[in-house]
Amino acid sequence: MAKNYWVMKNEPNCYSIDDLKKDGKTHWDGIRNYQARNIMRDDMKVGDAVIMYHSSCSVPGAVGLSEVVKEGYPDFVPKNKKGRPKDPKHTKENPIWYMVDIKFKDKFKDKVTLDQIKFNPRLEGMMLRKRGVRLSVQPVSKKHFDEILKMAK
DNA sequence: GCCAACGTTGGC
DNA sequence: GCCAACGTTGGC
Repeated sequence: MAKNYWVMKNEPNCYSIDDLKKDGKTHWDGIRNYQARNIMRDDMKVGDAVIMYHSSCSVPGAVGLSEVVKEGYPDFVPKNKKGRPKDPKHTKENPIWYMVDIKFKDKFKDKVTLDQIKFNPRLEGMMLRKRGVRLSVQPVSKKHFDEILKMAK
């Protein structure tokens, strides 16, 4: 039983819900934002439910569900997808960046688009609706989580 | 591809 | 510790 609910954003041409479905499970590496790091390191627990969200594509929106299967641990994936330069301050002795493992749960038959999310008054206050929010791992309330699931049907 | 909004960096 | 400059994100 999940205790916490999250939204994880990424770019589908980088790693889409279909990739996750194919792989079954993955480590969410390459996050280089302190707030997102803190969430992954401190707050995400095994069994937490995650809404997968696609951004920077023709129709942004929530596309599926996953579940946390491993809690935060240092991100030492040799090179991340975008091939960013290594952070020299990120060492084995003092890791800065963390990741979690998630497993595929479900792919929505119909994507819940950002338009729908913005239009639904019951999703008032959801972070995805706010302008300029760049946090790639976001907390979401159970109420909003359930509402998204309802919309996905 | 543009650009607004945000996070990070670095000079002072 | 302020804040301008810079880089990145993400909707359009």
